[in-house]
Amino acid sequence: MLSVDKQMEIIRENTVEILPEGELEKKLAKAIATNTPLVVKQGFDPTAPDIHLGHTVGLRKLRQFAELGHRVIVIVGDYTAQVGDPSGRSATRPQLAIEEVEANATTYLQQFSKVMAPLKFEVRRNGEWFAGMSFANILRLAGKMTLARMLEREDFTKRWKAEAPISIHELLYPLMQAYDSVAIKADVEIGATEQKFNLLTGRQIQEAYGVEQQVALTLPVLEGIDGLQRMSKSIGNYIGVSEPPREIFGKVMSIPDRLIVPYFQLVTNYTQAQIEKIDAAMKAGENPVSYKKELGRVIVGMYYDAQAAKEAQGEFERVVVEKGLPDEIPTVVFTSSESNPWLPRVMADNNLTTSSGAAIRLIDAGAVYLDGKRVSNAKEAYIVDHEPHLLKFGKRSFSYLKWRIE
RNA sequence: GGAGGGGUUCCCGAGCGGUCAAAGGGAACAGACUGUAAAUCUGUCGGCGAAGCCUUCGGAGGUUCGAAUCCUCCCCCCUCCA
Repeated sequence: MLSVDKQMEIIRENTVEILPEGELEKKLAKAIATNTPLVVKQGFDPTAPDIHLGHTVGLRKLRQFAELGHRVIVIVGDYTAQVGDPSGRSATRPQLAIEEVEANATTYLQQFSKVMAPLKFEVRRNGEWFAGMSFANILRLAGKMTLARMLEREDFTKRWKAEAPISIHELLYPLMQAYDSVAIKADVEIGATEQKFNLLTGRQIQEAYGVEQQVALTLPVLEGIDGLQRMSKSIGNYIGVSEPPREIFGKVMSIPDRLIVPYFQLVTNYTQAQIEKIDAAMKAGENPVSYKKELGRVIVGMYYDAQAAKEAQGEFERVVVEKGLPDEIPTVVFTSSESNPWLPRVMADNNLTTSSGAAIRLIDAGAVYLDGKRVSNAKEAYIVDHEPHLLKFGKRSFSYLKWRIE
C-alpha cells in the first residue's frame, strides 16, 4: 500500500470535503499498519434503469480506492429505492414496485462493471438486512434520531416552509442509508455534496450501534447537460453510459460551453494540468468547440473504444455541421386508404410527430424537408408515389417514408 | 375532531361568471446565425385536413343563455388549534 500522504493526494482529487478533518489519515495509517484495507462504500438506488455520467463521479472515486487496494462495496439500494432519497427533492418520490426495482438493479450491475472494469468490487443489496428486519428493530433504529435533527436538512426545511408534504417514510431514508454503513461496517462513504446529511447520519447511527464511525467523503454534483440542474434521469438531462456512441457524443456537444471544464474534471481521467491547459486556451479566446469534441471523443472512448468515438464524431460533423445525412436512416413503411396520403397525417400516424397539427406547425416553421426540398405548404404536401422519400425535420430526425402498395 | 387556505395545461404560476385553449416564466420543439445538438435572436407549444368545431382548469353532480370562475357532495395537500 502507498503511504498515507500519497493515498491522500489521490483521494483528495475532486473531493469537496472529507469529514471529519484528519480522520481519514488515521484510518489509512491503521490500514497500512495492520495490512487491512478500508471498507469504502457508496450506495446507488435503482430508481431508473440506467447509470449515467452523474453516477460515474462517485464510481470513479471508488475505482481509485480499489486501485489503492481498499475494499469497495457498492450498495444496490433495492430497499431504499422503494422510499426514494429525499436529498435535493422538492417532492415525495413515487414509490417503486419491487419488481421494477429488481429489473433496474440488474441493469445497474451490468453498467457498474462497465465503469469499474477491470477492477473488482463487492455488491450488496440492502434488502439483505432490511427485508427481514423486524418492526422492533425498525423502532430501535428510528429511536436513534430526532425529528428536529431530521428537519435540519435543507430539503426538508424547504418543503416544510413551502408547506409541501413530507411523508413519514421519507424520514426513514437517511436512517436506512446509515444502517447500510452499520451492516457493512463502512470506513468511508462516498456521495455527492447533497448527500452530506445522509453520510453524517451514517456516523451517528454507527456510533449508536457500536460500530467504528465512517469518514464522509463528498464529491461535486455533476450538472446535467441542460446546465440548469443536477444530472438526473428523471429530469432527462443525462448522458447514460449505455447509450449509443453517437447519442453520447451529440449530448456532449449540447452541453453549455461552461460545463466543458467541469466535465473533464469529473468524468474523465484527464490530469489537473491537462485540464488547466484547456481552460486557459478557452479563456484566451479559443473556440470551445474543439475541446467539446475532444470531451465527446474521450467519453465515448471510455465506454466504447477509440474507433467508436471517431465514428461518432464523424457522424456529428457530417449530419450537424455539414447538414448531411446520417449513415443509418430508418424506413417508415405506411399504408393509406387515400389516393394521395397527406404528409402531416402520415407523420402523425407514424409517430414522427405527436399530431398532425404539430406536423403542420413544423412545416409552417420551415423545418420539414422532403427529398431535400423544403416543404412550403402544409395543405398541399402529399406523398404521390410508392418510392421511398427522404423526410427530414429538425437537426436529428431523418426517415424514409415508403407508402406500401396494398 | 374543530377552524382556515389550497388543488389550473409538461413544471412553476396568474385568472375568480362572458373578451379563456386560459397571462407570465421555465422546460421542450423549430427557424436564423454559428467551426457546437453552446450562446444569442425569432417563432411554436391540447385535438381536428383553413373557417369553425371538439376535449381540458382534482372528481361527480348542479345553478346559469353562458362556469377554470358560483353552489353541493367526494378525494387529495397545507396551516393553526387539540
